[in-house]
Order: sequence, then C-alpha cells, then structure tokens
Amino acid sequence: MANTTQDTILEAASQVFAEKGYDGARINELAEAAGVNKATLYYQIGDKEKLYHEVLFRILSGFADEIELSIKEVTDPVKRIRLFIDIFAFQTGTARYISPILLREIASGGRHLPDRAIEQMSRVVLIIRQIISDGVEMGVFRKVDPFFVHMLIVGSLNLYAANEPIRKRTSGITHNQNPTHNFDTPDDAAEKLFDLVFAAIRNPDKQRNS
Amino acid sequence: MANTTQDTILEAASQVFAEKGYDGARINELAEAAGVNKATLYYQIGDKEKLYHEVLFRILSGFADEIELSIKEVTDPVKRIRLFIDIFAFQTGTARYISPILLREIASGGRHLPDRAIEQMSRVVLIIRQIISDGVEMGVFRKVDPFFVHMLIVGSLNLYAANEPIRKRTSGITHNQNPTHNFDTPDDAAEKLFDLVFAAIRNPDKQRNS
Amino acid sequence: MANTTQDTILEAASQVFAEKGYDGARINELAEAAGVNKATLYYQIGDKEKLYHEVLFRILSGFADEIELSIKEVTDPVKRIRLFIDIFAFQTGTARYISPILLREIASGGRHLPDRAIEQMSRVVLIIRQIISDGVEMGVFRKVDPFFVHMLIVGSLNLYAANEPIRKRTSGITHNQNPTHNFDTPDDAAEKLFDLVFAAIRNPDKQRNS
Amino acid sequence: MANTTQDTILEAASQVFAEKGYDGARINELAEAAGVNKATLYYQIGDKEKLYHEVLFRILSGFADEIELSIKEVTDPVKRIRLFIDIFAFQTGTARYISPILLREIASGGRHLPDRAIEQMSRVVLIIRQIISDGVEMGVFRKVDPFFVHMLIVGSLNLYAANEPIRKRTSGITHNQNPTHNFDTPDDAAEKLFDLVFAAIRNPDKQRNS
DNA sequence: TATGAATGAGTGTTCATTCAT
DNA sequence: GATGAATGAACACTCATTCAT
Repeated sequence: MANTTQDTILEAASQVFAEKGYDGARINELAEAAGVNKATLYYQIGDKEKLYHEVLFRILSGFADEIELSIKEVTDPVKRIRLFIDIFAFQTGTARYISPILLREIASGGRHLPDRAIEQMSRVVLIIRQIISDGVEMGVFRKVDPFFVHMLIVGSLNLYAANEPIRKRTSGITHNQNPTHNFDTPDDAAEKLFDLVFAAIRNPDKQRNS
Repeated sequence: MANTTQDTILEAASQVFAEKGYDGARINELAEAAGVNKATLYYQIGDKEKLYHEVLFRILSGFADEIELSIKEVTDPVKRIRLFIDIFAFQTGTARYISPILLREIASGGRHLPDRAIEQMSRVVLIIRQIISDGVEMGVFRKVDPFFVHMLIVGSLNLYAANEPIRKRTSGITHNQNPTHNFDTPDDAAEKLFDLVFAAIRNPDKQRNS
Repeated sequence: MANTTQDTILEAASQVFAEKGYDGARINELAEAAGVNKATLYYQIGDKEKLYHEVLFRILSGFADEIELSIKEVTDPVKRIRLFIDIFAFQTGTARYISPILLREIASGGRHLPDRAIEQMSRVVLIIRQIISDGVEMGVFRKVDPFFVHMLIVGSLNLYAANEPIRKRTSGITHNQNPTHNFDTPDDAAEKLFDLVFAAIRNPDKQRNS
Repeated sequence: MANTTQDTILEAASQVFAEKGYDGARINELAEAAGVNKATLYYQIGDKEKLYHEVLFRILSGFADEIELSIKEVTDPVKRIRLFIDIFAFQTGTARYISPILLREIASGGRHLPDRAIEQMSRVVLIIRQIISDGVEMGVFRKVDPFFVHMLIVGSLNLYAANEPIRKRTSGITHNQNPTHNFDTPDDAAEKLFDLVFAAIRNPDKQRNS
C-alpha cells in the first residue's frame, strides 16, 4: 500500500517489459504506461536497469510465493505437480508476465539477472526438486533427475504460455490437418501437459487411483 | 560460395542476434562482427529488419533441412525422436543459434517473425507431428496430442540449450545438495531428456527392447 | 511571448531555410542557429519536415497579415499596388525570408508545401486579384487578367528581392556599360517597379494626377 | 555526337536537377536516370558539382543560343520582345529546364553558379538590354531602366513557367471566382504576358499598328 | 512529490566518392 | 569504357538521463 505510485509504475513496467523486453522497452513508454512523468519514474525508482531489476524481483518472488502458498495445501507429490502446472497454465497475478520475461532472460544468458532475482528463481527450482525427490522417495515417481524434470515442466509450460500469438499465426499455415488444438482451454492444456509430465516420471510399478 | 560477403555477414549476424536479440544488437556491432563497414552491410543486405529476417530464415531453414536430412535415414519413430533431440542437444551448424533466437521470438509473440520464417518453423512442427502420428499408428506411442508433445520436446530442449550460462550462475546458490547435474555432457543430457520424453509418450502396452 | 524557445527556433530556421533551402539545410545547422541542442529542436517542434512547414506557415501568414493590415489603410487601388510593392521591396519582418523560400517552392512544384501554407499563399493572391478587379471596376485599370498581373508583380519583385547577391557578381561581367543600377536604393527600386507595373495596367483613357 | 554517354548523362541530369535541385538530387538517382552506373558517371563527367556546372552551362548557353538565333531573324524591338517571351513560354529544348534551375540559383544567391554559367546568363541579360535600348532609341519604347524591364520579363515568365503544379493545387482553394485562367494555353499566356510587358514599356506618344 | 524542458551520446541509415576488375 | 563492391563521413533522429521549478 505504502507508496501507490511505485506500485503503479512497477505493475505497468512489468507488462511493458514482458511485451518488449529490456532493450525494446523505452523509458518514455514505461512512464506513459504508468501514467507518470519520466522524471517521476526516476525520482520514484531509479534508472532503467534498477526498474527492470525491481520488476524482475517482484515477478519472481510473487510467483514463488504463489506456488509455495498453494502447494502447502496438499502433500501428494502428484497433486503438487498438477498445482504447479495449473498456476503456470492459468497465469494469474504476477505469473502473467513471467513467461516472456523468463524466456528472454534465458535467451540472453541471464545478462540482466541480478543475484536477488536468481535467488527467487532458485526458490521455484528447489520446490520442484523437493516435490520430485519426495515423490521418488514415496515410490510414486521413478528415479529421475530432478533437473531435467524441471526442464521438462518449465520448458514446455513457458513455451505453451508464451507462444499463443505465434500459434495463431501458424495455424493458417501448419495445422490444416488438425487445427483444433489451438482452441484448447487453459484447463484442457493444463490437463494434457500434466498427463504427459506425469507419464514421464511416474513409477510404472506402482498402481494409481484418481 | 557465391557471395562470400553476404554469407559472412549473415553468419556473424546470427551470432550477434542470438546473443543480444533484435533490439539489443547494434548495427555497428553487427558490421564489426562481420568485419565489414556499416555501409557495406546496407549495400549487401539492407536494413536491420531485413538482416534479421534473413538470419531468421537461414537459421530456421537450415535447422529444418538438417532434421529432414537426418530423419530420412531411419524409419523407427522412437529413433527419430531420439535423433531430433540429439540435433537440438548438440546444436551443430545453424542450430547453434536457434534456441535463444526462438525463445526471444516466442517471448515477443513473434513480432519480428516474417511469414517466410514461420513457414520454415512450420516445417519442423510438421515433422514432429508426423513422427508422433506415425508412432501412434504403429502402436509404439500411446494416443497423445502431437501439439503438446511438441511443446514438451521443443520447450525442454530449448530451455536446456539456452540456459547453460544461468545454470552456471545458479549452481553456486541452488545446488548445494546436488550440483553434479551441471556437468552432464550433451550426450548425457540428450539421453536423459529422451528418457523422459519417451516415457511420456510410449505405449505402455507394447514391450520394447533397446 | 508564450514559448520563447519555439519562437527562437522558428525565427532561426526561417533564415537557414531561406539561405539553404529544405534539402540544403542541416538539422545541426538549424539547431546551432537557434542556439539549442538538436534534441531540443525535436522536443519543441518535431522533425525537419514539420519544422519547415511551421516556418513556411509562419512566413506566409505573417506576410499576408502585413499586407492586409497596411492595405486596409488606403482604398485607392493604385496606392494599394504601390503599398504591396513597397512591402516586398523593403522586406521587413517575416517578409525578409519570403522570396528565396517561395522561389524554391515554385521551382520544386510545391513539393514541400502543405495545404496550410497554400491557404496563406492564397490569401495574398486573392488580395491582389481584389485590388485589380476593384481598379478595373473603377476605371483606373484597363481590363487585364488579374492572374497575369499577379505573375508580373510577384515574379519581378521576387526576382529583384532574391537576386541581389547574383547582381553583385554579374556586375563585374555584364554592366560595363551601365553598372549604376546595382546601387538603386530599395526606394528607387520600388519606384521603378511600380512605374512599370502601373504603366502595364493603367487605363490609358483615364487621366491621372499624382 | 562524339560522346553519346556524356550527352545522355547531361540530358538526364538536367531533368533531375530541375526537379530536385542540387541538394535534393542524389548521385544514385542521376546515374539511374541516365541509365548508367554511378562509377561511369564519375568516369565520364566527374563529381556532383562538376556535373551540375556542366548542366548549368549547357542549359544556359543553349538558351542564349536559341534566343540569339531566333532574334536575329527580326529587327523590330517589339517583335523581339515577343519572341523572347514566346521562347520562355513554350519552353522548348534546353529551355525546358531553365526556370526551376534559375529560380533555385536566384534563391540561393548563386551559390553554385560558376563564372562560366554567369557568362552565359549575361548573354541573355545583354540581349534584353540591347533590345530595350534599341527600342528606346527608335522611340518605340519609353525611357525605362533596362534592368527592371529585365526583372519584369524574366521574373514573370519564370514564375509562370515554373508554377504550373502549384497553380493546379491552389485552383481548388483560390479561384472559385474565376478558375478559368488555369487553362490558358501557352499561346494565350504568351500573348497576355506580352500585352502587359509591352504596355509597361511602350512609348505612349507613338502610334502603333498590329 | 511531480514535471516540462533540455541535452550528450548514441542509433540506424544514406551519402558522395573510390577502386579493383 | 564500364561496373559491382566497398567505405568514411555525414545524416536525421532517438535515447536514457538530469535539473530547475
């Protein structure tokens, strides 16, 4: 609550940075999107890099918070994986901006990533690892490398979350045979992705209900 | 062979665009990387956007070519999936630059993607779909939505391929418990990713050797 | 008074554009002449074309204003013609830059002339037409085509006003026989031009005093 | 005849310079208009300034030649004036490009005018002066300053010749009352201008036929 | 706290010119 | 005699940043 101006700026900047990236975003645009004067932006936050770092931290910590919070509710590793996928797929709250920003950071080798942001990213990574190793220990997952499971989940989810606009453009060219999948609801998409991920890691020796 | 200057420029530009992205790359930098004068770049190729489009097309068509070529050798859908993953994991030839550039394009909703590039992307998408549906028909894969399998494969591979620099930075912070996976060889990484992907889509009713 | 910076820029630009023309004027030069930074020029006015249009409008409307104002004082068409010629010949105020800019616009077929400027030009044209047709009606001018009278007056005045520098250079070469006319005062020049113009259009049947 | 390439270049350049002016013309454009390579232009003529000077000389000397030639045929000063006006009004041969180029040179104070070109201009000036002083001596013209008569004739003719495109644009705005004059044929225009010029300078004491 | 105005340092692009072939 | 390729220097324009108010 404290400083509403700062929050307005950070929220607007999240969207602009998500759309245009660090290099593509203009200070003018960022200020305009927040409805404040350029000089105000500098007074309230600081320079472009500082603003970007702040946005990054906000988004990543918000995302980690959201996941931590919702995962606390259940203990079953399978349900936890499902929850994780849901949060990504529905893109609520700060998670709305996370995919494009993350993809760009990955693409640029984390050039703009400050340690504070890395720490928040690591929270998420650790959560997934924990879920996986819990599941392995409980025999519900087979013995898999948590890192690559993480790649599998986050990679496919990010790709799915971010590529909607491209899907729309390619549909005309590619999917003559089966154009329907474009219109999966987030619900269906989450279900299908979960199905694949779960099949990839489940312990085939163990029976399952649900 | 034909025009060496153009090739030199395009090859150098691929690397610079991969590292910095469209907005982050400077014309000065692009010219310098190619070892030519800025004006020569304009004489030979055209403006920044034209250059980017040319790079995009070259990379995507080169990648599609490479995959088409190597997949022709085998008919087994499983081996084809394995080949696809290998090409991505080893990132040889034009594929070297494909991940960061693709991730950024996805992040920005394909804002800079011309139709010519989309067409080349679609070639790859169609190849994967074909492999999947062949496998399903042959009973070696279960009935899965090819689109999401595509997300799974390309998403995780791109993520893995592009995030090496970040992995290095996070290792100090995150992986105190199990920092080893950082040092997977491409070979091991390809193997592990294939293992996950195959588990995700294989037909559990069908026995398998290998 | 309002915005002094804008006025400073426009006044300086009028002179530079008059001297060098649109294509010959450099943004650097325009900014320097106004004593402001290049970026300030863009902040205050806009790009080169916008600046030129603004200058054009300012000069033409200023000129039309000046003529309207001074012509209001007298009703005699002959005296009005004389006033018109005087204003051109003495080139005070914004009229100082009008000749070279107008000649260049005519030369280029009005390529840079926006409609706003054309409107202001038309004000002047209409004033002359009105004076002529009034004079014809009153019997003091013979029946002449106002358009060609306009050509006569404006053409010769513009030429006279703009070609001073060339006159100086030609004098050495041409006027061995009669080099004196170079040194006509504006007064004398206006008188001589008026004499010719009046002779061209007066009604020979009507007596005249003065 | 000798070097056809040079002639082609000069002819094409005349048109381009007439349309765009020195600063507005591009070497690329000049070469393209002539249908030759840029380097050929340099090989055949020289740099941009040299080319412009050559064009200027060609046009001015051609114009002076044309006038000298046609004026030789008659001795009557009145008819000579008429001939002069006709040549301007019909704009044949090199005279086609003379008005815009001259207007621009006047506007810029002859900045690009080399002495060789000034000499050719002076030939024309001297011809007019001679016609006038002959006419004054013969009593057919009143005692007028030849310089201002020159301004009158050349000024109005240049203006008329060059401003056709602007006339077209202004017609919609200005000439609601009398839009017809736009459609004067060159014949009519020459006649009307001659009528005005002759009235301006004729000796009123002398009777006239024709 | 907020902003209109200003700017140094760049940004992508085009220019007239040259040169090896 | 003619040209494709190359380039230094300049070009119009934009950027992130600062500062007086």
